[in-house]
Amino acid sequence: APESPLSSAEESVKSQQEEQMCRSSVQEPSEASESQPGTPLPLPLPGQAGLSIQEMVAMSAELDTYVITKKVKEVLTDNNLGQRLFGESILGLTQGSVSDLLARPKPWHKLSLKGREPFVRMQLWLSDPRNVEKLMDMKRMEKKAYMKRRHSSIGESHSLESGLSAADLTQGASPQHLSQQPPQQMQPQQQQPQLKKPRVVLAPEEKEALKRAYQQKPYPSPKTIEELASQLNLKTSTVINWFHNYRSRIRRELFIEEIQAAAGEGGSPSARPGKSGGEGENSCDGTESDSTAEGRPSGSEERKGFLESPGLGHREEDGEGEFPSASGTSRPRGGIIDSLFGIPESISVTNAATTPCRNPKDSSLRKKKAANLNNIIHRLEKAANRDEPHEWEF
DNA sequence: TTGGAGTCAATAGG
DNA sequence: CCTATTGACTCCAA
Repeated sequence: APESPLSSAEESVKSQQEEQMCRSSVQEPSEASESQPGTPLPLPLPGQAGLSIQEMVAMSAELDTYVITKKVKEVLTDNNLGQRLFGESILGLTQGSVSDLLARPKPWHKLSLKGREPFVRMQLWLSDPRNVEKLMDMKRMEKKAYMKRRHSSIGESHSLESGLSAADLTQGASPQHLSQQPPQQMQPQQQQPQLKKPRVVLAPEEKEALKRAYQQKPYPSPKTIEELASQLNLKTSTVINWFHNYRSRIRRELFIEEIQAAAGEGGSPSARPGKSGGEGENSCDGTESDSTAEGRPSGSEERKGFLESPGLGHREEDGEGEFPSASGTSRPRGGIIDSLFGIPESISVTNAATTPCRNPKDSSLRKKKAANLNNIIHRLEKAANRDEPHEWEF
């Protein structure tokens, strides 16, 4: 008995009823997003004990998000299937989200119930023997629809067709391209003229400045934010958003490092794609420099990480055996569930995908703590009713 | 209110 | 076309 188990990151599986996600945004005619409260997307398994994904997510065993995304990327590229199609029809997410998810999956134990959903869907999809076939069919259908649409609009063409209307496919029949009315109506200024929000694009220098500010103070006070905003000539909300996003993305980078480190030591050494070298990298954005994002408490670092993440120690190139859906033959409907809930099914090449056992300790706990230290400090300061904290030596 | 988690969706490159 | 990046938004919990 090497270690005393337990200490797993307990996930309070509280009852989180399905929440209606009534997006205020205009349902763009992008595609059938016919979401129903219960099951937004057509689950791969029609009659699977009538479990909603939410339920499946709740009961799902720990999944190896890294292995899953790797496999998904492989299958998609091997078959020339795009993220958009996959995302919209399988995950119910947009292309950008899929790209992000596939490129930087957060470790399972750090995901919220909601965040796990896409991974459960991916796992389910991978387990479907006809997944590729089905997606390709959809692709064909889309193309067909596109051709038809194009054909009919060419008619005589009054010159440019521009149209590019995306509407169609599954006819939603609720053509309201009205550019919603933003809740903002404060000053009686303009309001009708195409609220097109230009989408702020921060200049490299601005990002630089913000990053510098971040290093000094990851959690700037409202006052500081105001100052930054005026100095950089940005809206306060933009600065606020930037900090939210930056913190969040930095955090995610740490997760990635964590995973790679674990993978590297846990099993077969194989630095994954991209960077890994060992040090922080500039990521999150093109501009280099800095790199010590998240600055200070970095010091202590002693990853004695014996195998961290359960199953990620091995890669398997293959490109063949579709997926290790347990017991290929027997049990027509047990396999998938089993593979998801990691019930029996022991070995299996990619046991990573199932891993009933809770791995002892989450070694990189230190990193996590370091990453959140700022947050704690912030709260402490707040509690102490102090504002500009300045330096806190440790 | 504030911050985190997830996403969306515009947009920059291929 | 496709994918990656990233400012802004929605939800939620503390």
